[in-house]
Amino acid sequence: MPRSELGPRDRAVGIKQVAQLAGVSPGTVSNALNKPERVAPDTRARVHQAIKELGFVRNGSASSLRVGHGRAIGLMMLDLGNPFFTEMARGVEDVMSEREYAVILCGSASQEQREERNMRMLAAQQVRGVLVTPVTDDRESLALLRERNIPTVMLDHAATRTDQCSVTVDDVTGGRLAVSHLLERGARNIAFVGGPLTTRQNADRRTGALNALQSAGRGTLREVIVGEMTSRAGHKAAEQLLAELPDAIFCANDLLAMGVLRVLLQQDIRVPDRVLLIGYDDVEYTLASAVPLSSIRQPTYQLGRIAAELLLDECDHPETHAHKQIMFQPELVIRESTSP
Amino acid sequence: MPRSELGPRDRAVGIKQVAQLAGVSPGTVSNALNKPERVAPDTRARVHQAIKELGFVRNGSASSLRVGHGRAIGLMMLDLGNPFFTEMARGVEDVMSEREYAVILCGSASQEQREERNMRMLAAQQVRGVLVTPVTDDRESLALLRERNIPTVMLDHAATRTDQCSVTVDDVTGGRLAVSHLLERGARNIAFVGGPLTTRQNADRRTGALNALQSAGRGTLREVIVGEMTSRAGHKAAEQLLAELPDAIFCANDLLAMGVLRVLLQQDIRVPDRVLLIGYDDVEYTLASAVPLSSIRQPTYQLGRIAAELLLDECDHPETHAHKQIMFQPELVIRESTSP
DNA sequence: CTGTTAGCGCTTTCAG
DNA sequence: CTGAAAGCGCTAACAG
Repeated sequence: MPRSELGPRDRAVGIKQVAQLAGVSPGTVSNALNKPERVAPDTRARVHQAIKELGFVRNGSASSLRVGHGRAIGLMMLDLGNPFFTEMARGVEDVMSEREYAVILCGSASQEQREERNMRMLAAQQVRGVLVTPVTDDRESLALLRERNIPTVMLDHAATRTDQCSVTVDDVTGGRLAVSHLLERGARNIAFVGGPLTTRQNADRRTGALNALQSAGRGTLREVIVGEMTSRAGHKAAEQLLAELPDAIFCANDLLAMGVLRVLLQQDIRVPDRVLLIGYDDVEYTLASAVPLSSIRQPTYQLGRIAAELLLDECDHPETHAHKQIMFQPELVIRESTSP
Repeated sequence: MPRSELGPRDRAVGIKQVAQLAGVSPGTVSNALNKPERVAPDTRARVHQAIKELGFVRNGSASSLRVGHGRAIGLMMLDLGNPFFTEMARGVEDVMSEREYAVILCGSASQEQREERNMRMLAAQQVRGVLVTPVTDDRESLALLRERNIPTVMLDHAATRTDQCSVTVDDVTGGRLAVSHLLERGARNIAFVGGPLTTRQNADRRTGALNALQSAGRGTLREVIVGEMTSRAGHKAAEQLLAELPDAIFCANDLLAMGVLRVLLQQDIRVPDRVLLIGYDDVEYTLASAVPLSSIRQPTYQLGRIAAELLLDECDHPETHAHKQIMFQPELVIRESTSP
């Protein structure tokens, strides 16, 4: 039996069946598909007619086996539950879908182990390239891809090497913008609530915060580091802050800030009157929050789109492709939570 | 040249190289990988040693070509920007990642055309199975998969056929719960704000709303149908409602509700004093909204997990697998937006 | 328990 | 511009 328990259709339709119906050879069908310009217009038409008639869909595995890679790219992100990342994913999916590429979604949950396992899986899938927000800096898991000549572009992370593309946002500046703003509004005892500093985003935003204090020559930073960047973690962080309330709180993302805000309001601590609060990412859902949240805005969707385009450029034009390290500047968005 | 511009490693490492190093035949390596019980423990150990030493990663395309399908599943959702769907996606990804399956992410943006294009793409990728929230009812695009014997489970959609699994939540009941609650709170002129009724979720929630009115024997439903289920669309809908304000507004999801809430507050229309407001999905981010939102809760993450498990069961045990149509019951969550 | 071997469907020279 | 044929790396029969 060719395949176990196949349905009515006894032989799957392949390029061969198409060729037969169109009265050409299999090679010509392949050419009509992949290099249409090398096939006479009327032959091409006959082929496409046959394809439609038979409902032929190309077997990607066979193609991939032959050419060494398939029409799929990997997208590895830190946290699938975070709207920042899912918004980036939307950007990626939109351009990949236009170009008929499949997107293989992977979440590392910020664990190097999961990241590496996923990378191995992507390699096994013969992906054409990978978009990755790495858990830590240039890791072994990236070497795995490099060895196999799989193009990689960093997403929301600046490449330390010049042999690859990256698209990111200046988080140090973002942190500085946030804390400078708090200082201008008169805050002195400032708290920083963030995730693990091993994650570049957190580390940079904190650095920016410290820079702001230093150049202002005043203010102190109390740090509360939590395990995740969720509103639940924001809750916990806020509870720690209640004992000795700061003037202002800078959260490394909006989810944390929303968790913090909730606790403050429950405790009848007025924002911004008693405490200033600012988040990061400017995700859409915070617009209707109890106190509209000041935040640091990033071109999130665009990040995904541009990274995807860079990757495809590298794949399609390996010769002419020039690696780019793109860094966007973030933007301060002032709302009620810091406007006394 | 075997591959264009390959790096230092001249020949990629395949099962053959592993076999040579381990001193066994390629077939044995394959068995050690796929049917470990049929290989003597010490041989298996030698094979794994060789695999590690060479950094071998199986070529999934070759495997897929041989067996007829690869280790990937397709996940097709209506809207990648909606936290409800991304939360489901998290559930799916978590179980697939455990089982070493790749997840190919597709967004149909509620367009049948995109859905069909993506289905063709998934078929070309030789996916093992597909999880899909269909745009409309049993569509041609699903036939495409059935013809090819690709197992499919419906996500957030009840299967109309008994030859497939589905995991969904009773949206009619959800709609009824919401509107019954509004009626109990004294509302009579109720507005329904929802997306296109061609989408089952919207249609069902509306039906539930009408049911509630009917069985209560009082109240009227004004309908505002918008194109998308985003907070932006909620804005627009609210503006339409301002002319003649209802007692209560039932939104077909929380994003819409947040958009509506924003407009109401800007207009100094008190919620819940002047207007009651209830959403749907109970997404996490609404917790810190200006007025905490009553909503209809669904086991979103679990939906994804369970659907994924059903699909894998069907793939791994086609003989013993029994198709299940699972329907969860939603739950009313009362918060401030409906608690005068 | 292990080795041998045919071939999955496609792309790509190379001839014509 | 089109046809013929080799072979990508792996798995599954089958033989030993």
